[in-house]
Amino acid sequence: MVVHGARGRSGRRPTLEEVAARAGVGRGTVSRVINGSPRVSDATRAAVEAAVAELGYVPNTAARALAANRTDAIALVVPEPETRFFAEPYFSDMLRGVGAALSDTEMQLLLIFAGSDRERRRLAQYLAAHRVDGVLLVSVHADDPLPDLLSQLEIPAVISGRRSADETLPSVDSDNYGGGRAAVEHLLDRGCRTIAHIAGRLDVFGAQRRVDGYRDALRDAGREVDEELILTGDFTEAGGRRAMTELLARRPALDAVFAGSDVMAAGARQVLREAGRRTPDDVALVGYDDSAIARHMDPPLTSVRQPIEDMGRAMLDLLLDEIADRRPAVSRGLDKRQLVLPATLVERDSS
Amino acid sequence: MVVHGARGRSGRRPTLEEVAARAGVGRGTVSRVINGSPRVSDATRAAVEAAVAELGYVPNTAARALAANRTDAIALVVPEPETRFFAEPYFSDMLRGVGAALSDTEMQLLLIFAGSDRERRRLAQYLAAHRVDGVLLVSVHADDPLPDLLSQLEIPAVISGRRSADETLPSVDSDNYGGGRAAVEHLLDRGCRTIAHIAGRLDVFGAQRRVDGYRDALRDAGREVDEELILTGDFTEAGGRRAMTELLARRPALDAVFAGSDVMAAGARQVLREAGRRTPDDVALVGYDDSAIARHMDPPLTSVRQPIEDMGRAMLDLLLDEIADRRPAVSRGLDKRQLVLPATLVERDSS
DNA sequence: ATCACCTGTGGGAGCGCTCCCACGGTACCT
DNA sequence: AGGTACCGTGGGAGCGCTCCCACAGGTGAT
Repeated sequence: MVVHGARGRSGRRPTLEEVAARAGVGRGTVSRVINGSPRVSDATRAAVEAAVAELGYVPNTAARALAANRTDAIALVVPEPETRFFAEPYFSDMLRGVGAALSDTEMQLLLIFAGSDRERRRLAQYLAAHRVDGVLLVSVHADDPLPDLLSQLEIPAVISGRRSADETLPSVDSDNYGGGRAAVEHLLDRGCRTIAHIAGRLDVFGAQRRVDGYRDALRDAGREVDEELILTGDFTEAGGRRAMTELLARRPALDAVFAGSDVMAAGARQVLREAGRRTPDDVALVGYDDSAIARHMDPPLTSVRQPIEDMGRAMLDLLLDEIADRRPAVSRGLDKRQLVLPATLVERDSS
Repeated sequence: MVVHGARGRSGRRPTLEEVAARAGVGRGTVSRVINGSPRVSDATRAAVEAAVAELGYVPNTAARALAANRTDAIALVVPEPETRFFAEPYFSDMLRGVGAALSDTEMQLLLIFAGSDRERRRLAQYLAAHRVDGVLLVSVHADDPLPDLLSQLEIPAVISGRRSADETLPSVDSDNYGGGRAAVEHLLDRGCRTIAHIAGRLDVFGAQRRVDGYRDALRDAGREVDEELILTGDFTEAGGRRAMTELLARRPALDAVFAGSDVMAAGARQVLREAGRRTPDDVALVGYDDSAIARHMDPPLTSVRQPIEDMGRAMLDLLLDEIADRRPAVSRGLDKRQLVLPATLVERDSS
């Protein structure tokens, strides 16, 4: 929290040139020291470092950006309105992961919302101006034009989740298929016989995969898949209520529900309570996301946890790789540019 | 969402010079058009704009920053850990206000957390590098060194709330004194006779002012101020519980509580319920902040509302003024650099 | 001794803009 | 007619870096 050097009121900031003069070396040498090049003798390095400290030298980022054609900044782009950003723990967890990984770096993180059309235009302008070296894209829908824009501008990008099985962009996803399986296998273990599924929006690839996991878990256990037991909500509480109401009408004897998100599970829970069904005794319930909602439900909700913070970290790592690789125009193969992290079941009292 | 111009795969971005050549004018003229200078003939302006569109020209921010010695970016600095940022609606409201006001501008907003020592060092480095033209400082404690650092670096800054009655930095505050008065006057109107106050941390100037408002409202109504009825929490739920417990022990007959924050009110409410006191019948309750908590309490909490979004807007306006004024080294008087916005009581069922 | 080849260093060129001075032209005065 | 004022315009200088080439001096092989 201390400003180094005796600069004080002077106003003007020292330049590389001045540091060089003070250390009795050339401009290039100071630059090498500042950037940690190994091609500097120890004695010279020490002299330069002393001069830097004495003058309180701080590199001018604008000059560096201009000369080196990079900004040392990346953006976390949230194609959602701010309200959702604050409402859903997904984003804050992601931000925390990215932020943590970033603090080992000289990189700067920008948070950009692109919920409205207006914001999206601003973002497009921003990207066209190449004000960031790379972009982290969270929560992308299948038909979002943003990824195309990014590749058109040749800006490195990593997305969270995949848009489809053959995602082209580097991505970090969690194992939605495995998570879906785990939820259903758990319910089967508990002895449940009629397990329904409230799926999320099927234009979200992850939601599809959870359904796949649900189906395969049942099949592998020798059960038949009853398509009447699969309904889609839209990831909202109201959607969960609607689906649950319909399910009770279709199959009054069901004894378990796997919901594709905690929020939908909360909606389902309300309907179940109103219908006089106890949880877990009459109907066991499992959610997805392991959000704060799950912990605060009554009874606390069993839920599938995605390692969101880790995903954030992984995304940043991938992006930094992309940025580094793009410099000498190397185009590596697709090896490990698609990461899938495991999802794990967190057992609570609702099942 | 469309990239203008026929650039496509070319890679290199067009420069001012190229636009000038295409438009058949000089570099200076293009610069004037881009920056909206009035000293350009209409015909020339049209020609330049056409060339800009054809080439898909976007100014290089780094070059501009270097030449003009400004960044066109400001920072919203939150001297708190991220968790608090997401937990308290205060910050998101503030961000929304600032963001809204900013979208009329070419300025870019950066969100910077400075909760840990490490983050603070990073921030200091960041500011020393003058990577922003100005700083919005929210939630500053009385002894925070950040404001001093900012003035030492001669970076324009505006803070939310004041550190003391004679705040030197430009600031935007809400009328905490008036808010406190309004809360107490409301309780007096309701016929309450023994009104307690759970104050926030007294090193926060606003919390002090709320106490002042509490005192004066009672005095002006001809009541005596019973110092035993004033306790401090620390703005937390636990603090609210503690204070309420102590208050019940000291003055079992109290019939109203004015809490300096909704969170503390929530803590107090729990203790009251456990003690078998009904709200509002036995003990009326008023909070402060009008946060989501207030709306979701049972019964919904009467609370004092601060126009946080407006405060955010006002802060940005002040800051932009500061930045503009600093350019020709003008040092205006202190007129209207300290803004105080009104606080209003929102009546609900707890009182 | 000659040559090739390192390592450490200095400094020119250039990144793309803004700032500002200078210039020609027109308009209006005396 | 000459003078003065201003407008619109062109382009040089310079912002503070990075990149890279050149070069001195050392080292080891021939």
